[in-house]
Amino acid sequence: MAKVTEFPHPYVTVDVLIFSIIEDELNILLIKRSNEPFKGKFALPGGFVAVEENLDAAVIRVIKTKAGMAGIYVEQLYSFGEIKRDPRGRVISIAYLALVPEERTKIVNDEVHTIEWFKVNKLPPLGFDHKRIIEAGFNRLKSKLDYSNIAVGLMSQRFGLGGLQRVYETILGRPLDKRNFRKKMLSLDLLKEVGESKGGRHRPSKLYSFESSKPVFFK
Amino acid sequence: MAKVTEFPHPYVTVDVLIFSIIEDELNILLIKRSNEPFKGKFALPGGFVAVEENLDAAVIRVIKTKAGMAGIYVEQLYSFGEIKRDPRGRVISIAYLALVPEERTKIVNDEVHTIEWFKVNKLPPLGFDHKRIIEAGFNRLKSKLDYSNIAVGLMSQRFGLGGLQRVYETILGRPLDKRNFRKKMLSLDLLKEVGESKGGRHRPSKLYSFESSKPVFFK
DNA sequence: ACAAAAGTGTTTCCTTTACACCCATGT
DNA sequence: ACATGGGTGTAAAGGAAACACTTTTGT
Repeated sequence: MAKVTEFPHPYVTVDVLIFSIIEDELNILLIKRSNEPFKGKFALPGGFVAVEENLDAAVIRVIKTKAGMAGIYVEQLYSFGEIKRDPRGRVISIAYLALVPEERTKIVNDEVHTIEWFKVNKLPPLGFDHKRIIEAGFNRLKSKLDYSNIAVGLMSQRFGLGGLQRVYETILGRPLDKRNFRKKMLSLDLLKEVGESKGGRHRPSKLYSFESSKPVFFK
Repeated sequence: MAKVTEFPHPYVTVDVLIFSIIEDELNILLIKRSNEPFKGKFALPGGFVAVEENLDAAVIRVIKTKAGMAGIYVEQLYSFGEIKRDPRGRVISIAYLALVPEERTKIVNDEVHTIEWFKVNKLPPLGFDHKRIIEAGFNRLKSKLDYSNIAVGLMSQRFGLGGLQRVYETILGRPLDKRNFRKKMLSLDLLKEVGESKGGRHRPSKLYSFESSKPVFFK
């Protein structure tokens, strides 16, 4: 098969928005840039896509090598391709949205990379067009809460309805009615009971897990 | 600013799904490939993204040069990046969904390009992974009908409610109740009256146009 | 006993659905 | 006159929203 005749063409990166709820606030994982451009500023973890690497594989690699995480929820967000979005040259970024439960948010920094969680409402100065990309991801997350079980990705394997409601309230930025929330969640038949919490400060709660860890669309 | 040190990297194309309703059927515009790979098969109109070309500009260029159209509704669909999706080498495709009103679906074929409308339910053999991409676009179109005014892109500037309902029914593949459809549409305050149809075979209908030609999300 | 989160039902409202007949026009 | 699509209202059902008190536990 005839190969493409070589000609100059854009580079492609994947950039990953890793969100988590930490202490009842929505956070995103950013990495401090140790090189120009935007040296010293924070940016999304990302990497160039290699010729022999699937997009999905590139995302998994970035999440592993830059954030030290694996096995988390990932979906494609959008592709950004303005000519001048990267001062180094023409770089098209395919952005992905990823979610990690709070219990897996510990980060280990070495001397090379500095990664840090930031509250989405208090972002530091960001390189590239990453502020805009984060806004797009935040909007996607908010709207998918309404019609899907995307929150799966933010919950540990067993959780109580109170904790699930706090996740919803944190992302949506408004309080929800407890009885209606429970009624809705239980009526969807997505949760199964898996025991009781122990050793909390208060009345123990029933614990649930999602029937399917894959995304489900409702209504 | 330091440029990217050159290294082999994927090519990027934009591929465009141009949909229209023609004679009460949903159609998509395909182009017969005159070169290998997949010579003689049909495929989506597409083109490589140049280094000095915004993604949006590339899409507009493809729609203009391959389909002879301009000024139509376009939105980004999804990016496809399997290693082996293009036999010529590593090519990442950023797919776009475009809509054109029936009145602007006339195509002019020259000797170089053969383009043709196909009913979405009767597609010819397709090259690449374009069958899968078309399915993704069709699903996007169906679901956006429910919660947005994406149908704007398929209507001429002035249209009757009957015609609008036929567009909805064609895409959704099921009949809708006339009274409920009208009630819903008019209650959204997206339409403004712009006169009456003349010279039809039957009772003249009120004509409407969309208040905003930009997409609106409802609910 | 009290502080804190868990748990539980009913009513109201609004949106969605189902459904049938007359009207205006061209032939 | 008839065939064809345009145009209209109301009732029933279902889902969403509002709302307050009791229970269980640890301290």
